[in-house]
Amino acid sequence: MNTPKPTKTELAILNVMWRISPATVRQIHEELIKKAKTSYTTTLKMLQVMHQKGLVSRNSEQKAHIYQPMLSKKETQVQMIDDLKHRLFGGSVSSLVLQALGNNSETSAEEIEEIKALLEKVETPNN
Amino acid sequence: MNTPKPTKTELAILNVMWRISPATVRQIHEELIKKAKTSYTTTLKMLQVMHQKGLVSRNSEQKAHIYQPMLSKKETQVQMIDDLKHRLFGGSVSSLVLQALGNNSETSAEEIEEIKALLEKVETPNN
DNA sequence: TAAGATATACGATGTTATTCGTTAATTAAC
DNA sequence: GTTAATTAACGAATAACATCGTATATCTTA
Repeated sequence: MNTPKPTKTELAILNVMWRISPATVRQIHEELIKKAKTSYTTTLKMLQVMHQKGLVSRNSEQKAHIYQPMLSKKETQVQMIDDLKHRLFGGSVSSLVLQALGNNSETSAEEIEEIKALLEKVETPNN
Repeated sequence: MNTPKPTKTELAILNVMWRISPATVRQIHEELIKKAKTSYTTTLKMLQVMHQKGLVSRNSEQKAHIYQPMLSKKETQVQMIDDLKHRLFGGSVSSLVLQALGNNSETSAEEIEEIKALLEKVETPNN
């Protein structure tokens, strides 16, 4: 069974966890409320559900359980881009990339160079 | 009030509509069942909901109403990339693009050239 | 060790999404 | 014009998601 795609709220929690985990519910909650108003038990319940879904792991040795994401941020990014790619871009990466770059002027020169460098690698797949 | 982000099922319907609309519920449904099993009234209900949400427009002059997406495929692509960008990539386009291109070897040479060409334009924003 | 603080567990409730059957209206065919 | 077929409308059932209050267990400390 694969780990499911996180929902909107689950993703907000994961974003916190990728920064500060392993962490307790309390720690995660304190970070979370900086961005959105929510109650402690909601955060707790979400983490319990996420654990049940396999999105996070849990260490219950201490009274305050320690949670951690099952997938890294990078892995989740790959997973969700892949999902969007299939559902809206007919499975084409380049179509997605073109659309992402179009209508966008805030990309810095260094970032563009980075992308170009990566393109060279993709172009000559000698690995 | 902006048009909301389409849900999974709504997106499947929109994908059909971008190909064959303007179209009746019947026409959309016939296309839809080629990919997924669903009943006519479900498709109808979905379109009614989507109309109510402002995702599609409707012409009721004939008995069989004619539906059409409010946003083009391109506009929706931009919208959804933007959403993903903010929720998972800290708002950074290049981070998203780098992740999309990494771990990917199926991109064709022409597509890479296309992306490069676009990068040149982005690099020198003299328009 | 009793009181207070802090934690988990659990269930109720509300909301949104999805599916589909039934009914009523309109159109087409005979 | 009556019957068939086609359609829209509506509401109900189900599932997934999200929120939070209450109960209970555990730890701290005075």
